[in-house]
Amino acid sequence: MYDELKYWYLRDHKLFWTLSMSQIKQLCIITGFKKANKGDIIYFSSSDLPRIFLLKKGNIKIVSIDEEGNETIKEILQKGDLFGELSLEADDSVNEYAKVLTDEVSICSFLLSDFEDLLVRNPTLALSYTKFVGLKMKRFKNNYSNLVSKDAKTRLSSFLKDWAEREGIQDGKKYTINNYLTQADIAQIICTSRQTATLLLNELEEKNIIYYNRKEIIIDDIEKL
Amino acid sequence: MYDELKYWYLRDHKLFWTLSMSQIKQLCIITGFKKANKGDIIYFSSSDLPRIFLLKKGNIKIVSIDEEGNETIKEILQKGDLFGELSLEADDSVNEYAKVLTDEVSICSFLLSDFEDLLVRNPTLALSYTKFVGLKMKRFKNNYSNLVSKDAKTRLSSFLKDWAEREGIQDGKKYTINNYLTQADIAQIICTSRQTATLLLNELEEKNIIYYNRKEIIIDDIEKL
DNA sequence: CGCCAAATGTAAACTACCCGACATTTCATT
DNA sequence: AATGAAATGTCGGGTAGTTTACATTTGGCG
Repeated sequence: MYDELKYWYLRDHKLFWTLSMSQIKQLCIITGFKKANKGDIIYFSSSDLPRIFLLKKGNIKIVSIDEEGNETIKEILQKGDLFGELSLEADDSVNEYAKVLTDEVSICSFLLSDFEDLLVRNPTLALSYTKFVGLKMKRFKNNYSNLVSKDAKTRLSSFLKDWAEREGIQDGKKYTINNYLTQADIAQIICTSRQTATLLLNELEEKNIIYYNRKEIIIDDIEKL
Repeated sequence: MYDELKYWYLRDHKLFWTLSMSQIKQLCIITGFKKANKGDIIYFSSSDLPRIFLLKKGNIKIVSIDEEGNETIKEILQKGDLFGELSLEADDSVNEYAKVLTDEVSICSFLLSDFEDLLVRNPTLALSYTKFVGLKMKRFKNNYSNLVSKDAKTRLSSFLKDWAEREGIQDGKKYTINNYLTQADIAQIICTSRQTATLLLNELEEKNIIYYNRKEIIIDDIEKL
């Protein structure tokens, strides 16, 4: 039924370019498929069997909760991103879930064990996958240093730049971002309070550097950020 | 000459357990070997050819410098740890170097390209390596959340606990750590100023929770931390 | 031993940011 | 159009932590 669909979903992901059709089919057989709507919560960390998920459409945020109940946004994911047990090791100690940010998302998933089998049988894929995980780590390290050495204003600017470059529609130096985040979300991402984020966003707007509303964010000249 | 030595150095690392003797020899042929002393700086990010390093003895810190000249300690490494281009991708954008903390360290290294060859030929090793990188990422994520939601005092306590458990000599609830870090180092690790670190350390000492001097740190009861 | 640089200790001024408390706006739903 | 909940805006008080600035201690080394 959906097999053809799933096939293409995996097929067009960079990571799987090296795989033959039959190898992808092998993974596809065990692929789960799921749709969800804005606001839905997808639990994955303590799910029955450890899985790897692939976000095919839409945006989600990965949120974790610590012992004291503090919510932290770990990542914002877009189309094509992988999440779940990326380190290939089930881990109960982290309490994470995904929350849907856009109107409609579609997600497919496969069992960790099946993915491992595939990796063992495809060394080139294994290598690409390792590089992929390594890249993710680098991005984390980078955020980390930003948090340490930059103030909230600078972190907001880098975040907006980053977001624009990853997802915005470019027109010269002008970028238009489809805004699916609330100011509270942005605040959590740049690790500050909601109030400070509001303040800084309005400040940027007063200086005519950005134009902000709930639907979109327009950056007139990205170099001014 | 050193071949036998190098062989064992790799052989006793968990990561290489799955390799046959001949496979290790293959990697060993191209292994570099190096000794260095306290205070020495080892550049590796922009070295001629990208390499992976294995710290065989002693401790080093990985430090990075950003555009403004801010130094940040990225990691403290102990015996057995790997560093260098772990993500298997050369990257000029990061400006990192290693600084030797203990009296004497020994390091061996091999070329990234040779390591990649080995990974492609040994899928099981590739899988272990991916898990290893994944684990490292998890540790980073964890530090990150600590930084976001905990205050300096708590971060110091977690750091000391962690350090004691990794390297300390245990005697019931008592731990003795060989202290090769200055208070300035500790401050950077827990992301605070040198003065605050001093203050907090002395506070812990006044409460008889730790005993601190330049040579060692003694934690009477790790549960009290 | 005596010198010097690095490490540690201490204090006061300052500040970016958090937190609580509210008002206002926006939007979906009936 | 009315209602309520979520999102946004705004203000001030409180504070953890930085910064500057200097004193004191320690240990390595000629």
